[in-house]
Amino acid sequence: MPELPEVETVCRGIRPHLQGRVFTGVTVRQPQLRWPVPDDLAQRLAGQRVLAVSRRAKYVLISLAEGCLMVHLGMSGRLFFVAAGTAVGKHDHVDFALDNGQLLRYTDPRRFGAVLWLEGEAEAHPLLGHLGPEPLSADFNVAYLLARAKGRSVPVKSLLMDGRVVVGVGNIYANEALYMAGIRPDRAAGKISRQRYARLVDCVKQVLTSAIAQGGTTLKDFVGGDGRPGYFKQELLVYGRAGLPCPACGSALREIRQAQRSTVFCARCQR
DNA sequence: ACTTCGACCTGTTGGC
DNA sequence: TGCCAACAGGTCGAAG
Repeated sequence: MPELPEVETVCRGIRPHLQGRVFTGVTVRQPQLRWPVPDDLAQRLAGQRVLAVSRRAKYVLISLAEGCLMVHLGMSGRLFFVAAGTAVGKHDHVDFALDNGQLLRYTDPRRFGAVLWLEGEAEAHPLLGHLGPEPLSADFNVAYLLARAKGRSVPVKSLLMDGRVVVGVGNIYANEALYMAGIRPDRAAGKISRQRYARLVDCVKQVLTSAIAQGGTTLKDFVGGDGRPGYFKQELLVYGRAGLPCPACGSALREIRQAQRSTVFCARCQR
């Protein structure tokens, strides 16, 4: 469900309802997520006011005076508000009670996500420390990407999806950005020119910015923090369109598998 | 240091 | 209609 635009959409959706609120309690029904939910989470959170809601890579960070709540949505996670007393579904693993009677609910059928507690500086956490730059920041630029690609034999798509290189770019937007940039996803990262990387950097920024503006991509059931779906699906050029005509040249889009993920591209437009 | 691959889970879809 | 394999938005960590 979530790549960067979807996580950003969730952040923007929940922020206005969360900022300034005080956590009054936590109910953990299923602590076995990607990592166990800390068993002292309730004590850590109770009585603390939310100072800020932000995002780093695909993590939602909810900052309090003492520490920080960190949530990852994995493949199928959702974070949204319900009124206290709302019926509990099979995959509603964690509820965070607030001082206004609302619950911030974490749901995740596949349980690839995580609910973690950070002490002190977020960037110092092992899960965040090794991460590359944000794709929409100035730190993600041609010179940087070229340097990271130098000498690498991995397919450029894998490079783009490697969080140590740049965060937030998942399978959908990697496919889209490479198509927009006219680069074959299976080309070795180290053998792509500076000029073409300049184009790729622009395309990554463009596709993410545009997807955020549309509220993300809803494939199945993604909804933002405000409960609305994302409208970027209608703008997808290649993802999910294998066998259909290339929007530019009309030849059938091809599908291959790279690192167990589906890759769709136009063999004519992407070189 | 770099690359590949299995692992973690459940739900949905498509083929026979 | 049923069954089973394959696949789905992520990413860590082990093995080569």
